[in-house]
Amino acid sequence: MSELALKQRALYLDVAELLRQRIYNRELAPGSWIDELRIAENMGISRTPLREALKVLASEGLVTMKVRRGAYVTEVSPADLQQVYHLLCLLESDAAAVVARDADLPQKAELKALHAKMVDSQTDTRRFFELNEQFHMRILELADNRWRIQVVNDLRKVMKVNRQSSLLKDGRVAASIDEHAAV
Amino acid sequence: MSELALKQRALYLDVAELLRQRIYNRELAPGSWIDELRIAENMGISRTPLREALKVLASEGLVTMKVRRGAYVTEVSPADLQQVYHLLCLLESDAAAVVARDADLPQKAELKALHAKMVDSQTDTRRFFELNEQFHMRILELADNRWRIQVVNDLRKVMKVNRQSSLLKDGRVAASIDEHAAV
DNA sequence: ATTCATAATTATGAATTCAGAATTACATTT
DNA sequence: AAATGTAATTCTGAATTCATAATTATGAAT
Repeated sequence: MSELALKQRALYLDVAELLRQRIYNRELAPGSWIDELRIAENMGISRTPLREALKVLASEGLVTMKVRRGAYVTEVSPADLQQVYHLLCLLESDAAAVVARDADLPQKAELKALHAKMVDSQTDTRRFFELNEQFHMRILELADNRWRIQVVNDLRKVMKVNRQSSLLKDGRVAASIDEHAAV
Repeated sequence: MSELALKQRALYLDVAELLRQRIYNRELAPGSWIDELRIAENMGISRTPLREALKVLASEGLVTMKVRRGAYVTEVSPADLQQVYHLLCLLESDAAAVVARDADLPQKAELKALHAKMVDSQTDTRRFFELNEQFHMRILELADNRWRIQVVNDLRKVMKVNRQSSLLKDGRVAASIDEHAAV
């Protein structure tokens, strides 16, 4: 039964997601070498889908391929994080501006409602970040630019690697509210 | 001899570049299915590096993978082009602003020189675009954000697929000169 | 004649095998 | 004992093989 469970995704995509998680929680440390044989055996698969997954992650910037030397978890310096953050701000601010210009009234109302819920739950950090995430994603969707969504998602993946630097995100809260004022 | 030519890049990267060219000049038409067997044989390689190359192109947005159905050349609508162009403007404008703020005098002088050469060769379209390309790339480098460079390069690849829409670029000329004024 | 079912073919996705490069271990020489 | 050169091992990158999903073709039944 469970064997026949409909797998709509290709194996290498699932593998990529697993690797992402392992990178996020430092199971695979930044700078460390990725042992293909070990991981493939560990996951009970062959090297082929694993290597395909690694190429996906490489294009996202999470791992770095060295010729004839294999894959390494990308080291992300504080300066790098700053750069990524800069781009995220730029892209999301622009998205907000686009929405402010183009969205219709029901959509704006929807955003206002979301924002109100965020303000309400400022004490509950867990819930707040959840809503914040939702808010940002909704703006991206409304800005209706699939390329931007793709780029932002990739950049976010890099940011996620260093969650402890979420202090950056704190400053973002005020900005996010300001941007919303533009709507 | 030529066999022993030092190949510093992996095969799949070369294959990816070849496929890019074929997509650029419509040898592989947008929306068309990519026959792995045919192309692998055509190139005299096995399917393995070809499939790895396809995954690289997929992450760049040039091809789209469908489950159990293979790879297709991504169809890029005029609306898509508009979206990509919007992002390119946003990212490059910001890069120019960063350079205007952070670059030192010699670097700014270098840009001024480049720009002067561009103005001089406005009649020679061929030469002009060459310099323009160089000018933009230099700004990106000076803005010193490897993630932006990566993103811009990927987006440019998508733009290249539809060269005939270069009319968009014409409007860009004036803007590029305006931005330079900020320096 | 048209439609539905089943068989045959074809192509994808994954596993396995193979070749060669790079690192490591070892030995010999100074 | 140190250093250099060579052999052995290990791991990557690519080719080949294999299994299965999907499509196409063929045939039977209404």
